[in-house]
Amino acid sequence: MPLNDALLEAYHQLLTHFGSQHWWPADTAFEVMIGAILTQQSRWLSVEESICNLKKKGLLEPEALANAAPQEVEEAIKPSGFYHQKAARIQNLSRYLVEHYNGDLDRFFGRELLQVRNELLQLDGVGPETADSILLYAGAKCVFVVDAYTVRFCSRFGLTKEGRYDAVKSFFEAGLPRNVSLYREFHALIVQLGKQYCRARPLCEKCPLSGKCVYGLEMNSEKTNKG
DNA sequence: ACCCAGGTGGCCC
DNA sequence: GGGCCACATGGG
Repeated sequence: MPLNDALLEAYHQLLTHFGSQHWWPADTAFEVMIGAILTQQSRWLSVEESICNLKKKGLLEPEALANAAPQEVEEAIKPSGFYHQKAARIQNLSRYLVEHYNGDLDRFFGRELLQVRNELLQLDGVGPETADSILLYAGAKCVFVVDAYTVRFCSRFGLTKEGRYDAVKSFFEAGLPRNVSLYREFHALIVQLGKQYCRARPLCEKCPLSGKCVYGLEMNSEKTNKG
């Protein structure tokens, strides 16, 4: 089976099994951006709590967050960890948006993709994954997001030789139709799959992709090609 | 008590 | 380029 078809079939299997994940859960693009930094290396439930705290303080807008007292921001986001770093980073991001775009995210995203991406990457605390999450879920740009689950997914199913971020990203982007909703849903489903089944070794039998795996590969051992 | 979580940046070689 | 490490809280 051609790889493109296999990838899409995997997507449909996951969608059928788990249902739509409705990512990213947020009211505004700005909320997505803040959440993207807060969720780094921490549970989404904790992030929701932090987001909720920020909301209650009226700090979930670029200008308000930019001008808030650092201590107040730290207090609000404590549940999601690394609060000292992350507070500085989300305030820095807010300041940047206010100073350069008057806090208008449509203006920020309404330019060429690579330019927006490079600007994001220059911000403290925004690496490739966070930048791409923001582009896909806040900016509705057609960019596939690669996270630890995605790399694990690929190495589990022997999809890519290389575990490098850009290699995995290109693999998905080359094998899928360019469709923002598809990219959003697929990434969310991979995370869901990883959370529920694919951390255990050997691969849990209940994994929706096991047994009749569309790739026809043995999956009883995890490959170690940097994943 | 230990391990992990929707990473990133800094350092070292 | 790769391999560690700190960053910090909260849940299993």
